[in-house]
Amino acid sequence: MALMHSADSRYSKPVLVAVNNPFDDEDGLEALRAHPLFRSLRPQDLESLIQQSRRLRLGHHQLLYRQDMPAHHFFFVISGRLRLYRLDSSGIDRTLDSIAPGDCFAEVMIYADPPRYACYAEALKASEVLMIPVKAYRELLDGNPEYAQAALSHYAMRAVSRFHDLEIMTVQNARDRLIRYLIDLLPNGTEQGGEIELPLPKCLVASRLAMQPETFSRILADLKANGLVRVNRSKLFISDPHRLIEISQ
Amino acid sequence: MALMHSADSRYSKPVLVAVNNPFDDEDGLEALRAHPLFRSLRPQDLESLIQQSRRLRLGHHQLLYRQDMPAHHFFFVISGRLRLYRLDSSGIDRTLDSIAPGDCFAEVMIYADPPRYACYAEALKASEVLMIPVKAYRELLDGNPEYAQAALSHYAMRAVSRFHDLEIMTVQNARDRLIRYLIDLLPNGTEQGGEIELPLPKCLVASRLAMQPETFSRILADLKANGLVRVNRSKLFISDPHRLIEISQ
DNA sequence: CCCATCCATTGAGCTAAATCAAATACTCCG
DNA sequence: CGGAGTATTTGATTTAGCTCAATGGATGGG
Repeated sequence: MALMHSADSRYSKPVLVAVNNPFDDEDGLEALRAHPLFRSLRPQDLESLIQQSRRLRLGHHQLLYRQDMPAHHFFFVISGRLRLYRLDSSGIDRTLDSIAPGDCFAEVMIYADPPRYACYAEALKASEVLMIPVKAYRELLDGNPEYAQAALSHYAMRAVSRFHDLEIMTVQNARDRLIRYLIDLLPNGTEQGGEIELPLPKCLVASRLAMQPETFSRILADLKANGLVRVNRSKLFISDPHRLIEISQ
Repeated sequence: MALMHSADSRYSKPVLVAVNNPFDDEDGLEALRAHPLFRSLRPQDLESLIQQSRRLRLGHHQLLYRQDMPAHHFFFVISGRLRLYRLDSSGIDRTLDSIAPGDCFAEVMIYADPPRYACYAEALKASEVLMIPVKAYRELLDGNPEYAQAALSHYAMRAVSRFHDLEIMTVQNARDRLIRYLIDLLPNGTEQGGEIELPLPKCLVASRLAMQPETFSRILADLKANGLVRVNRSKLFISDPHRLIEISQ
């Protein structure tokens, strides 16, 4: 489904809105300290980085940045949820990723040249993000080579993860792509079943998997009818992942 | 098209075959020195890394490594061409990337834990690769933090590039995916036309783009009939990229 | 240089998925 | 709490792309 952004009033809001500068409160910063890009920083370096950053409050459906905009910041999600997407010339909206609290995004911009955002980012619901100047993090790394290790490991993992996303997308039929996507959401891999929560509304999962919302709905209904998943809103229960995989040939 | 690997004799050859240890000859090592992962290394460090590496000669269609194999090495392509692919349980072969001389691959394994290859790698024709111990490169970086900069930049670029690949795959119809793929192969972007060479045989480009070889062939024939591309074997000439993009809506 | 094998193309038919349409069900907001 | 605007589901129809099949073309190994 194409969302007609240019005609949609919510997208004409200013891109960056509510700003809270002080960092007195601690919620969400626990997670920041735990993130691979930050956890090995000495407390005073982390403090300095935070001082140079700003906390943004984003409303439901609010746009954070636009594709091709110069990228001077990257982001850490404190709360809420965002998605990354692209628009093509005909206005078709293609979802590429969803971002949860505790994740960083656009962090590859730290080493991009020229630094321009590769996609749009919008809040899927009310969210808070930390807006970190690319320059500040980069200077920290340049001045403290011992920090590089963690960043390298993070970037390598990111590359692997994108490679894996690509792998799913080379699956040629919609049903099998969806099944692989669901399996990947299972916390324990295929070892045992479990409940998973779709990280995006169903119509955006469909977009992420290059299919129509109707197709997504029909496939899920079919899996449900065959007792392979139980569905409750955006929560799915998969009792037997191995059977799902067999079904997908 | 599914290649039935398990029944195909060429895949039962030993995985690693011809080995040349000495590095007297200089061909291909120019390119190694130019690669982002190596060009900032001091000569003696590069020399030491090469000493710990081995040069492999791979025959046409020879397998270099298998998916899930423990990954103790990463690779630099001296000559020839390789592809990365995955096999699923039903034996369907899905091409994920092609690798040209001067490129590195499986280099994310340097920071993977546990290090296991995420896919198969095979030579598309007679090729030579440098097999570099992950441990050796990692020790070099750990001991020389000033080297991290280049590696970080390389990994960030790799992540961006995979993200871009993913973006193409979220395009929902085969024709437009193919057009986007071709546009990306143009050396000067969309600014002007030019000749491009498919980095893979047509049937594998098809696999990479999640379509059947027949579909690929028909789409290309149609683009040709409309004067949008001229085709000569694996070489394509695109005179007007903008018109191609318009066609893809 | 020749042959076997794989690759590419084309045709015919079929099926999965897109499209169009319409009826609920949610959700957020006032 | 109620209503507007989305999101989701389901049905009917169309179509893009898959499958099967057969032929000609390239190529690399002997």
